[in-house]
Amino acid sequence: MADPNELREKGLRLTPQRELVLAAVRELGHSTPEEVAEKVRLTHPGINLSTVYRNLETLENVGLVQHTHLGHGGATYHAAEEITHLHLVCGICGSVGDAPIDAAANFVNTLADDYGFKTDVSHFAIYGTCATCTEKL
Amino acid sequence: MADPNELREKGLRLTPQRELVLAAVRELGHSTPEEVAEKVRLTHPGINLSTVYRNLETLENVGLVQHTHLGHGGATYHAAEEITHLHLVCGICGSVGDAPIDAAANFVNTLADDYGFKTDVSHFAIYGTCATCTEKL
DNA sequence: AATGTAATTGCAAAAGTTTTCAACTTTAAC
DNA sequence: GTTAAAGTTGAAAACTTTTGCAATTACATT
Repeated sequence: MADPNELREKGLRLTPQRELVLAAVRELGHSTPEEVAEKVRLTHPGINLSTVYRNLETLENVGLVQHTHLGHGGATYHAAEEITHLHLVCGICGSVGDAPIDAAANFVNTLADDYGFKTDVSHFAIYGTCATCTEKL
Repeated sequence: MADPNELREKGLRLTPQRELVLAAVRELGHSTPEEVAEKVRLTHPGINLSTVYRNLETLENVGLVQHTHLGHGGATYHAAEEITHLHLVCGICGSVGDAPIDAAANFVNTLADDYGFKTDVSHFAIYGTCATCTEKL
């Protein structure tokens, strides 16, 4: 269960729905809005999907969750503290591999130093070909 | 008007709709699917929106266009230029800055060496905050 | 505890995107 | 030119996400 003070500190109202959404995102790791909704429904069966969407956005606005787009289509959400890895998306099989954020540290610093660009690592979905699909070629 | 040989070379059928979609993306720069559709309708009023979506995806699959997500919600599409630079997409103002591909060379090599992941640089849209928006904060 | 305000919710509708399917079209082979 | 195969389209349906609105609720003030 999410800590109520976290939400209050961010200036947010404490509603059971909101707490459950945050807790679900934290528990699920990467999750689509529908997956979050399913999780929340275990405790709060009547929650409306639009409430889930809205709370995901609200929580993102205050920095408690973040979303990424892996390939086409919808967003996936994860807890903001969990930015520990990059997303390596295989364009062939669709698998999503991990690489530690440190792997991009030099690159990110270069962009900041040379171009004044602050990289948002949470959006850092990298497309390519995974090791498995590379072997099959 | 898009060059027919480009599409043929990519193994795609030459349909007027497809050519118009590609030409529209190129002419508009960054554009939503709806904007592309409007542009195409000037020449081909009966085109179906699902055809636009599908062609955008098809063209992306063969590398002629790319999509990005600016913040929440829908994708915007732009023409894929020659791979001479990386795209630095600002999540605040939507501007797309450039950085030379070389800036990512070490990073890409790391991914290949350590994770067996071949990065597709043409999909390498990097999200963050540009220098101008950073100053305003 | 009562009151008032603003945030939040549920619900329905709207908007955006994807999928299905029959018909059509492009293209290659002859 | 004809035929056949496979790709593509339009239209409708399905799915996903967002928006509008009235009702409800959290919270601050008294």
